[in-house]
Amino acid sequence: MPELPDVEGFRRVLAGYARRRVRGVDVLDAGVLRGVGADRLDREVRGRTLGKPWRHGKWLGARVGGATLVFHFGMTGELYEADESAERHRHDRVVLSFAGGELRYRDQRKLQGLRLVSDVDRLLADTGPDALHVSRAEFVERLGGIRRQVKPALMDQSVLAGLGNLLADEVLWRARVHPRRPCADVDLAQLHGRMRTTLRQAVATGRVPPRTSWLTGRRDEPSGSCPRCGTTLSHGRVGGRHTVWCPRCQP
DNA sequence: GTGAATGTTCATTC
DNA sequence: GGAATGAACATTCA
Repeated sequence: MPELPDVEGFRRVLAGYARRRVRGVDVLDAGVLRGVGADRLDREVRGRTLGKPWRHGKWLGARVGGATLVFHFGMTGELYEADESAERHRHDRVVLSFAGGELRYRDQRKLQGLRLVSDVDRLLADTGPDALHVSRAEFVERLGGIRRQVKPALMDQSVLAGLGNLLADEVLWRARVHPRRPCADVDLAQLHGRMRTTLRQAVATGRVPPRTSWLTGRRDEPSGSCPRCGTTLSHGRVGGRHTVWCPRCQP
């Protein structure tokens, strides 16, 4: 699930708890903790107030005391709000409780997890600009300078932070660009515009809408058709990832 | 049993 | 050094 729009949705959930005191830290599965143990996490977070959360690409963080609590959601993570009386889910891994509610970090596959870092800049040192906020000029400069296929470049978090597999396909479909085309052969200014539009719409929904007017809504159909021209969509592997495109719209 | 899955990182090879 | 590929991580599902 989590790409930039999803994480933006999680940021809003977390923002609902900004400036509130963490009453308890419940680590149900320490397997999601990165670089911090359950004991230190509890010691440094419990009793402290959560700062205003920020999002950069697929990273989400909030200041707690002298450190920053950082979430990454991998392929299956989510952050949701629940009443403490509501039954916990099998994949809830860490729970932060507050007066009158709790935040649950749920993640089936545990590919990523929670960190408590003192230096956010160091954590994000190799991460590119956020895809939602990057200027056209910087976008063109960063992608124009590499000799790669456009889809893997868009998904490379050190080039641009926030796009995942589904969004990359969606953006390229809207821009009518074949995912294997080299960056050098792409109208990057136009691609930037399509990316912005796609992201703004998805962020407004809190995720990529599974509507059939989006490529994303058709990608799982065995022989889905292009929402624009009706041509049967092509499936293949680009940059090691399952990729869907319209052979007619995206030459 | 097998393969693949919305992500990241590391190793390997060209 | 850049770029592409494959494996690994852990778990579930078709």
